Amino acid sequence: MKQMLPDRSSLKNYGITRSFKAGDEIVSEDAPIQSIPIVLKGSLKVMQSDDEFREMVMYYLQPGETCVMSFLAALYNDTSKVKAVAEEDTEVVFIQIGKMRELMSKDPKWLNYVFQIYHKRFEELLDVVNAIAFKKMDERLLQFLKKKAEVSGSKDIKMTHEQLGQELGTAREVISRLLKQMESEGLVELGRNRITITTPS
Amino acid sequence: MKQMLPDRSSLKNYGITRSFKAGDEIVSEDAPIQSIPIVLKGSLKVMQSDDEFREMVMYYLQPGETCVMSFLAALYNDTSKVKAVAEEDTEVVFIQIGKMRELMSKDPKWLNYVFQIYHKRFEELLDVVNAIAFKKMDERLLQFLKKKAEVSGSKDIKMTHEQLGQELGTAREVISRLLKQMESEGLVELGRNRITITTPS
DNA sequence: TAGTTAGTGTGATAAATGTCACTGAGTTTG
DNA sequence: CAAACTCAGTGACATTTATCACACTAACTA
Repeated sequence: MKQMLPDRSSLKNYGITRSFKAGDEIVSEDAPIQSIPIVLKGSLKVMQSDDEFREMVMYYLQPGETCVMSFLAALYNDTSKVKAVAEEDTEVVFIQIGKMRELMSKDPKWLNYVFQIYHKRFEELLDVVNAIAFKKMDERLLQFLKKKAEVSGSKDIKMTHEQLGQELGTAREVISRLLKQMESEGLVELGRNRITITTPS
Repeated sequence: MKQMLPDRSSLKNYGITRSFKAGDEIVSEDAPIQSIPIVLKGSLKVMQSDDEFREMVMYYLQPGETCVMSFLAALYNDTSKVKAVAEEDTEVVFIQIGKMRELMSKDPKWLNYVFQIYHKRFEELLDVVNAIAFKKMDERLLQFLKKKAEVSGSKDIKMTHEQLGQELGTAREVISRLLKQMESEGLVELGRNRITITTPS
């Protein structure tokens, strides 16, 4: 089930397009929301953070996808409960919530699109809950790496242990140790700033 | 923001009403879904379970609320990823997904209702993630007890430590110990099958 | 190329939670 | 009322993850 965003080519006409560099913050926590971001190019990661420093990634947004949290927050004049950061250089179109309402009521395709995104996000959130509730770090890490590899289309993952720790909500040392163990089990190959998945699958 | 389900009184006309006893399973994991449950009386808890035995409560459904997971699953001919169990004696009306589509397209109030429920559920799910990701058991337990007390309108909570463990995804012994500690701190008072919150707030 | 820095490896130890084993107290039931 | 059962309390110990400390090395930079 691919996103069937209606007339994606004309998307830019509905709102303001902005570009972001890798690492830029697109939506901040507790920020009031009036416009819905839809990713055109690149990707975003949406995360929740601790009161202190720790963070936890909820899901990623690919081109054609929108952030349901923003959508709901805008619909009810609420603030964002999450933070969105550009993973890579990213282009985003912001559509006013009013415009969005209009599009949805006029064109059932838009409504359908929104529901589809909801569906996807809910499932991902459930997966996250499942993972942090029931799985141990080693399994979560492996799962994360595989997913990352799948999304990027490469078995080489260019991330530091520190970054991995952030994504999974744990400390760097934990990641280092687990990776070392995975290496000794032949699951991965390690390099500076690089992890290569060697599993046949 | 209260649920503004349109004409709740005539809800029964749109589907089949069924009654459940406390503990009955209303939606099973991996079951295909064609009808959306809306709670009329009583309450449900929606949870996700481990491959083995452990469970984790996602949220509760009060009268007038529907299960978004079921809704999405039905919309996309998917199976339920969660389990719903009656907390108390409960009455539920099941509305066929086709009927639901019809209602939503005819009456914007229905659409609005669905979005509201989404909003609420998403926020609750985020809270769950936040709790299990960043909080320790003692805090989660206290939070749970307070919420439970608030919902039921009584400072007396009639649950066993075993049940609490299930809800929070941990072992009975852990709950027992934490409760004992909370008792010694004067936060609660313990009895068989009963926990009384003594905090002034 | 020498020095600096970011990233990694690893031991020691603490804290939180999970698991096992068993005791005893309160409730229910024959 | 006695037996059976459910629930709670608790010690002992294992496991997982967090934290601190520090050594080491690849990569960058002056």
